[in-house]
Amino acid sequence: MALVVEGSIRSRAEPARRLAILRAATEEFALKGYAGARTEGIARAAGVKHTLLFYHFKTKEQLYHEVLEEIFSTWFERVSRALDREASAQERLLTYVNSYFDFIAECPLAPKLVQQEQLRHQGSEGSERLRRMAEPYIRPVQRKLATLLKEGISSGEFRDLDVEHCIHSISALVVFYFTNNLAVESLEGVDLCPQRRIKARRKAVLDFVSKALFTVTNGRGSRKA
Amino acid sequence: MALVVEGSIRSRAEPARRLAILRAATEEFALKGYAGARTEGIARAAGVKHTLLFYHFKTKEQLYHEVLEEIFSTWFERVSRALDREASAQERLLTYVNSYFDFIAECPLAPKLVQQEQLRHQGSEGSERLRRMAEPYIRPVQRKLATLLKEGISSGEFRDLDVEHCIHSISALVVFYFTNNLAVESLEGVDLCPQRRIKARRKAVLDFVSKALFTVTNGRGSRKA
DNA sequence: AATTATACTGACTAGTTAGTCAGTATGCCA
DNA sequence: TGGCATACTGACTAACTAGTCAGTATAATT
Repeated sequence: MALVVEGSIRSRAEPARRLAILRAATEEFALKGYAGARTEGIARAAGVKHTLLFYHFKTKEQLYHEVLEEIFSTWFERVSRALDREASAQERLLTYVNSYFDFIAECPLAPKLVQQEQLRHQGSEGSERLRRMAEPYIRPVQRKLATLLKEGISSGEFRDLDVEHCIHSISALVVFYFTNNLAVESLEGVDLCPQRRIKARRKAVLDFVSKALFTVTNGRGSRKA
Repeated sequence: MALVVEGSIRSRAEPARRLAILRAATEEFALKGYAGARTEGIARAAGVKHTLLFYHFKTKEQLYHEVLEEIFSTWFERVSRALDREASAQERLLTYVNSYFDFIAECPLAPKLVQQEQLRHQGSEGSERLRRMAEPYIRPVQRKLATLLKEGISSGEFRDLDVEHCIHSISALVVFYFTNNLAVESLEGVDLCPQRRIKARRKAVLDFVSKALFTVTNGRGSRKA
């Protein structure tokens, strides 16, 4: 029927411009939100004609969906790899936090986009879009993490704390810094080199989590392998 | 000149409908973001005619500004009071976290709105609107907190950690839970009574912060006076 | 050489949305 | 009684914006 239906099963190689649109859309949506994003703006940024968007992606909504899908699947792949390793609970947790942090630091647009979507999702309606991300991506990671934490607690590596809230807290520490540019700028000034900032933030997060969670800190919390 | 200039110096009592519009606008902006919010929707929710918005608030932008202003000033007043108390660093910090948490839990629309604004603020332009909130509200609190943390560190009450990142981390732990409904719902289920959830979250935050920050935990971290 | 699928474009439009403006209703003070 | 400020409204509009559609260009397939 339609030329582009499912977004993954496509006959030939993806046209370069289709990809360019996806890139541009990621930025536009992340910076302005779904409602604030302009299809014209995306087209301009991608260097294509406006109507090409509707050729490749039937609607603005569909384009947005593919952007979200890409972000979640990349995130999922990366943090899952960390959680599935064979190692002690403490080591796996540190690897997880590092992977999560790496992903966010490399794609700072991702948390901005997801965060905006979460906020939009409030209210009675509830965005079906996000709920569709929860089942395949968010839930499995949450489950793995919960198991990991419980293991660590019963082995005595972790303090005995509320597992679910610990999961929220870890996400909070990793993500919040990257969505809160105003507070960050106003505290650290704009001049500080981003590379340096991010390194300091990683250290602070690992340190904070380690101290809050581990019964014994073996010094690897603050340093990356 | 204009009837409504500064938002605080006004000749008579505020007309009830003006307030109704402000309330409705807070919700609409928080749930849909600035771009997604509809002035018509706000009017309908407030039970007034559409054009009354432009009578009381010259533009959508101005209405938005007053909403933001109210949120920040309320927040500022409440957390400042906590930080200005006479008490040990540890006690003041716990009071601060509690006040901050109380504010967010009572007005969950506030973090949603501020968070969306922060995200919109990204990019080269930089929202002047938020920057105007930074000087009178955000900066002073950050400064007081920094002083407090330094005091606690030199008195030996707190571990020796990065003060600036600690400030970010505390905000993260307090706020993130309330802006991340999807992750929360998907982890805890929608059925759990909000009152119960919030209580559990407060406990988890105080516990996490205490363990990460304090050299000696005196048991008051998990319980509220 | 004809057919077909894919990539792409220009001109247009229907629906929305912030904002205007001229005017009405009401109460208050002189 | 007249004037003036405040609160409010109905009818309208300019600008924007997602999306349509008919058609062109190109390369591969038959």
